[in-house]
Amino acid sequence: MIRKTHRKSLVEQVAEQMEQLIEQQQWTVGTKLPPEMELMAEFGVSRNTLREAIRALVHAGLLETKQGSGTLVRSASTLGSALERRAKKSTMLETLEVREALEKQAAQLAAERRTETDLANLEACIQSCRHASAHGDVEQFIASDLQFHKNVVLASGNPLLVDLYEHMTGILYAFIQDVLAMEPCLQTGQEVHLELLEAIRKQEPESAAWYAARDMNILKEMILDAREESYEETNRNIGR
Amino acid sequence: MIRKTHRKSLVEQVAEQMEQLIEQQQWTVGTKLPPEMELMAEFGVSRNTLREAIRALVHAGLLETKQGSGTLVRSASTLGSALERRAKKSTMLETLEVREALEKQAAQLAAERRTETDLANLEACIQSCRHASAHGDVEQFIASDLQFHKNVVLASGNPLLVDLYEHMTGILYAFIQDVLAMEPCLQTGQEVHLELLEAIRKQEPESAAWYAARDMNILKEMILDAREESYEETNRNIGR
DNA sequence: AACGGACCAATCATCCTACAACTTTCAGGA
DNA sequence: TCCTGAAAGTTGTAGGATGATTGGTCCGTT
Repeated sequence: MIRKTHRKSLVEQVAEQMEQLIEQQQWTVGTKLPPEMELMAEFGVSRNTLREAIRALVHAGLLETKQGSGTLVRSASTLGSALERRAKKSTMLETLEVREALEKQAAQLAAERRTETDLANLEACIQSCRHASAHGDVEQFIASDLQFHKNVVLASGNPLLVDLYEHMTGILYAFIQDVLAMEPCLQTGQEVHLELLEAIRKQEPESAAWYAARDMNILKEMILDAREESYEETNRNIGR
Repeated sequence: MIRKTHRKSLVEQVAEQMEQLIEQQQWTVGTKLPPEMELMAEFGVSRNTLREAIRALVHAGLLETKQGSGTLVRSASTLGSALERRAKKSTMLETLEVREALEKQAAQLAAERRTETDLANLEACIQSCRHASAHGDVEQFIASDLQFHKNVVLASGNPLLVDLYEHMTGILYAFIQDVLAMEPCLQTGQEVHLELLEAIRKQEPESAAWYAARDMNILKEMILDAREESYEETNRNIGR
């Protein structure tokens, strides 16, 4: 068969190879890449070509370069920075509503497909939440709370949903962290979590979605209460 | 105030400027960019720097270069190609479930916030659907059907949701197109659309979400029925 | 006049060299 | 020991040269 043309440019080929190395964990997050000279030899391309490939991945959020120091892997997925860039142009409420969409769907699917392992993981998170709450360990509480929600989404068995949810949560993390430190959520949130777990255990999708929505609304109200100052701050940060 | 360092490299600055030009529609989709020599002069950077910036945007899906011809604007948003790249690694069912998540949430929000204009638009789409269905105009029917769903999401008043929904729909478009051409959906789909519109008109969020889910499930079943052959084809396309 | 082919100019793709700016390392002196 | 500063390593930017592809022009043939 005759190949009409090299459909892909050299730069794209190199970028693709590097993306695969990252995806396949051969270059894990935090890894420092070999210097440009070595990569040139390894890929058999000139410095310009290699640099254009690297720059493409830097812009996509996969790599990070520091002059004089080197290049390192920043993230294993492109979605993160793309979503981040888009979310910065939106209000926090809009971002929260998208996260709510994902979480409700995830809860519903989790109720349909959850395994015994999923249930055990969720239970463990609730226990951890309760323990942290009783000891007033805010940091541990937040971690366990986030882990609970993540496990719900994981139980949905949809990796794409997991990815999107994780990134949306990451974007909102700074705010969530501040808000979750407040007192009341330590109580009400827990009860809803229990109800949600029960709905998932009993495989009642509608009910699970409802409790997920309930939990999100509690969080949404809290965040919106503290929105004024945080929102200003965000805008300032975005401004420059 | 003292500027510590040039936080951003020249390449990033140029890329950012070009992104703004695209975002602000000064460079609209399809526009041919000036040749590299002119851009070099305009931005005041060397050829390498400019090319690295261009390459970053090409990789992000915003630009497209053709040797010997020139560079043109391919898309106004980065999200599209990032989502596309991620979705290609997932099954169609997973993608459908994400789209379902967005659509249900959109229907719910639309029921809360819809304006009279939104209702009029939705009504017009349904009329158009009915007309096309009566005349057996499949192409027109599909267009109107997609437009109806898009208007539902638009009525949610959440631009981020709209963007994500649009891109997910775009990814699924090829399949949707094939499936919608089937007979039965011309009937059942219409009824559900009417019910959904009524729920939105009466501002009943839960009901609206339910009908949106119902509509998605009809589509989902149809697609999954025709999945075997389409799925194989997809894998072949993805393969190379 | 219409068609086809060779030529030519514009444009991007790749490569090369050189130097600047920044970081890290480490040897040498206080 | 601690500090300093020189040197090596690494990425950032610049400029030039050549190859490959495209699109159009012009000319000759039918």
